[in-house]
Amino acid sequence: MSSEINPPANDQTSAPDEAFLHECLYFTTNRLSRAISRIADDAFATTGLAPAYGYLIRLVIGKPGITQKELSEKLYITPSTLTRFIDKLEGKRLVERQVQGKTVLVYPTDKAFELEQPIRQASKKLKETYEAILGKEAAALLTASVENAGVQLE
Amino acid sequence: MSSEINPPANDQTSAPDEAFLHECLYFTTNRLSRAISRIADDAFATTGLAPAYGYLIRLVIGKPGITQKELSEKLYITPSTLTRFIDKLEGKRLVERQVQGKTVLVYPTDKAFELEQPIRQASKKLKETYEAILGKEAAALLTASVENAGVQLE
DNA sequence: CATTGTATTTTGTATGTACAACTAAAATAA
DNA sequence: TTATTTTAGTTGTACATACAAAATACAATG
Repeated sequence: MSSEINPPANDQTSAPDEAFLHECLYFTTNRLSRAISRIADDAFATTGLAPAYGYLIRLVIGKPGITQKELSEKLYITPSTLTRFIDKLEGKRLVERQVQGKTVLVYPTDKAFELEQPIRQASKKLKETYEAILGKEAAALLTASVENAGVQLE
Repeated sequence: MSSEINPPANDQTSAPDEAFLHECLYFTTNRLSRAISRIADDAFATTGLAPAYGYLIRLVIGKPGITQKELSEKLYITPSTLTRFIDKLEGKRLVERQVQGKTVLVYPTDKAFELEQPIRQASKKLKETYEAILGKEAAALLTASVENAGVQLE
């Protein structure tokens, strides 16, 4: 048992070195992602939808007949994931597919329009919740940095 | 550009308003999380492990006999998720469980020690990769903000 | 000591997500 | 026009992750 590389003196009582976790963007981002997802789930509970579906529906309402390709690009999820999402929303009669050659156009149903306001409400509540904790200013800054990093790393 | 709330005129040809996505911390964080996870997967490919397992092993090596509870707290994942992770690592003979009453102590195997350096190497490569894209300084700032937000939102 | 409560882990089940392989349609080249 | 390549979407499979409920063990107290 050689000890060539001796990490900072580790007296049994203190925690071992965990800096490598907190200095790692992969780790901290996933942690934040889980935390904010919990908050988002709560905020969207009233809509009966997971937050991701709420955003999808907003896009479909914003552009009825939008293709799945466009949706997957805007949401930054893969086409296969999008297929499953649309399957689910179709099952709930919230959207309809219209096959057009090799592409699929997605349309909102009346039921989707009924959900529009509740979804907006939930989005607002979500934002208010994290702004209350982080501060409005800080939240905006963080969101911009995270957005920017996402763009660059993609 | 003093733009408070002014939904840009929506002439049919341009994209519908998607600001709500890019201004939302939930959305941007999940997007970043997917992007950085892809990079991390690549960096860790040489180890034969997903990045999360690499970090887990580092913690176990840092404190042989660490309990599952401690691990789940340090990694911010739920106990049930941790159980599955340990199951998998045990299956690969990288850790061993030692039941101690109602708790479970986790120990690294020799095989785990052999992986220690490759894992460190992969972590390093991961960091270098995103630092090369974001800039060292910017990456550090972002990581700190994200870490901080994660702490506050938990 | 028996009961009742509490903490740790596991298991069943469900969801989000991806990749690879596949199908079908459209576009392009020969 | 036919053959080839590219594009859009789907399906099979796998993994990370969570929650709720069950199993287990320990602790406290009457």
